[in-house]
Amino acid sequence: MVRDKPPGKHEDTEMNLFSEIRGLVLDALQQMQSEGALPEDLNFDNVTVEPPRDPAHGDMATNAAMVLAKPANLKPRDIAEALAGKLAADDRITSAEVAGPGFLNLRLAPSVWQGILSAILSEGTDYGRSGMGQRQRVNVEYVSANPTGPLHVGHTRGAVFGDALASLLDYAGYDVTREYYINDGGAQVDVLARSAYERYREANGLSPEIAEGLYPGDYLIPIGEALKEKYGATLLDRPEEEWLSEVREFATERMMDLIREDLAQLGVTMDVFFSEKSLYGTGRIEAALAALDDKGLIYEGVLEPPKGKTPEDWEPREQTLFKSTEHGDDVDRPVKKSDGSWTYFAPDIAYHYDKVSRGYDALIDVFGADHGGYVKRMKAAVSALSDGKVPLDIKLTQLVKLWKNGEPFKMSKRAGNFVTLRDVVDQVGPDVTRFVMLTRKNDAPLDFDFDKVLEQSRENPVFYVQYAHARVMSVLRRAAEAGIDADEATLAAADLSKIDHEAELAVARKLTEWPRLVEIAARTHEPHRVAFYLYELAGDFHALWNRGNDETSLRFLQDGDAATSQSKMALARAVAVVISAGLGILGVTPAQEMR
RNA sequence: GCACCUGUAGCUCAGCUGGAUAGAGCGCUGCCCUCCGAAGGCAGAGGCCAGAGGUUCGAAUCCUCUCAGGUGCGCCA
Repeated sequence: MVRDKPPGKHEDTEMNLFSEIRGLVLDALQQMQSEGALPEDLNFDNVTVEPPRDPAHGDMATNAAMVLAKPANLKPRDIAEALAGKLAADDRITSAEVAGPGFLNLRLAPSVWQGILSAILSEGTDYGRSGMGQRQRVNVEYVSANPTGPLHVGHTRGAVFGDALASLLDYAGYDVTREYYINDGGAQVDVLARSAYERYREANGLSPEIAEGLYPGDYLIPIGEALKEKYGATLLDRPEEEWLSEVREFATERMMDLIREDLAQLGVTMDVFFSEKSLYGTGRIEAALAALDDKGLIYEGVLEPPKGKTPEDWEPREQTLFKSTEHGDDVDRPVKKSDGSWTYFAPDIAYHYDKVSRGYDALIDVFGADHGGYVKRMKAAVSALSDGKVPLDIKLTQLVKLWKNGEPFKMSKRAGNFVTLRDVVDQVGPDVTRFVMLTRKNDAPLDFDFDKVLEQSRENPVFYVQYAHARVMSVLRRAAEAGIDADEATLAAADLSKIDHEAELAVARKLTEWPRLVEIAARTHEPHRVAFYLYELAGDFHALWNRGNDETSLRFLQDGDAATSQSKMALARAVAVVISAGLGILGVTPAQEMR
């Protein structure tokens, strides 16, 4: 089976074998309708074609008979048997058996598996690309750390998660923008400026006064020196009003440079850096709130104190409120402080208004779990601003617990009281960092053990997956040494009829799940599924590899038999291609060899 | 008090818009290296899917309630 479409340009999801077979099932069902074996008005939406839980059941299973039994007023087994008859007529299906409560188990012809392998080899890492996104524009906002210091471990997880999610969506056919919101408009950048000013004083030979609440980290020392270089002693002994805004701007820019470098270390590149400050004094916050006001969602009112936990200094107070309860929030939220200035929520509304105005079809925000309380109001805002047309999904990333030598690891030389992204990447490298950060669901806490992640064992999924890829590369190198042609084109054309052992077919089956997995992961916004899939695929591959120790006929290289070697290498290479594609989504470089 | 997240093997965790006998790693027991890298593999033991109801052909998955842990709850971002 040779694909005549250029890679990466699929308009639909026909590459997903499961969708293809589902189409076959639906055709058969419609045929049954036209023959009067099934009623006309049936909804097939719930009909699925999935891998069976137990491979012994077959290659695929459909629930069609069970789903349709009730609306059709027929017995599941009767439907299943009729359906089986139809499906068996297709030459892609070698058997269709009714089992259990009405499952229909299907076995596919060897030529189908071989076709998949050929497709993988001819398409390379584009095998698995999906058209499900239909080029819809999605904005993924992540990291968005305050520009007050280097990125720490928590940011690292958010950065990796957001970046992998963005890549995943791109792979699934969406048009993705990676975006970072710079919180450079609030009080924290004033604190940054004051902290930097102390370091500036220090650079001028004075002793710094790092008061409580200022940022104590060493990373500000070079900023102080740079300030001295630029301003000499001219800012010393002057009132804050005279230097604050200049120092703030200078320090903020330097911090963003630092953050950009941190991200680059991790292999993360943003498309857009959006400045909160740009919303102030430009009428943009006012415009966003006016938009809400036009919908009758802004009013002056007094909030009830939270029940059960009333703050000490609670006083009823009239504020400008956003009627977020109209859009699913629990209470209405203030957008102005009592002194008339904006709350932090106001610029966030304006920012999301801007995103909506830029025409995105969907928005995703990646926040730390400590911002969980912010989710409903943000969704309410976007819902209101877009008249419910633009969905906002907010993904929360849980804490990362660091371990080293069996104990919690907390201190950083660079930043004082927190461990930075650099601390992590310097020690284990970007590939390991990225993979490990995706070995848990985003909303589950993650243990990151510096010793374990560098260990070379099955316990360490990074290694295990890389090892599988390296093994394939090793075989291909040996083939070359033996004078056997093993390039993609040759292997894609290899006679694959010899790939028929159960252990080999298990690997092939796993490979066919890849496009389907991509779509599931993209739909659920869960890139960790890719990491887990790769681990499973690597496991199937290692199992096959090891069987070659006992059964020489399962080895990839068959002495003196170039043709058989090539067909087996086609399978091996296909594994490497899919691993490579998956790691590409995670932002991890596949290993050519393990040293 | 309310909201959100979590609760699955001794431990750490997967589990597909509801599918068949709930999976993996570690640990435990027993095997497999003259053989493409044993940094691996095979087999076994180990479960009231926190608990109780409900929805239906079918629930770890959806709904309700209870219990336990985490996070958050108007002039901090």
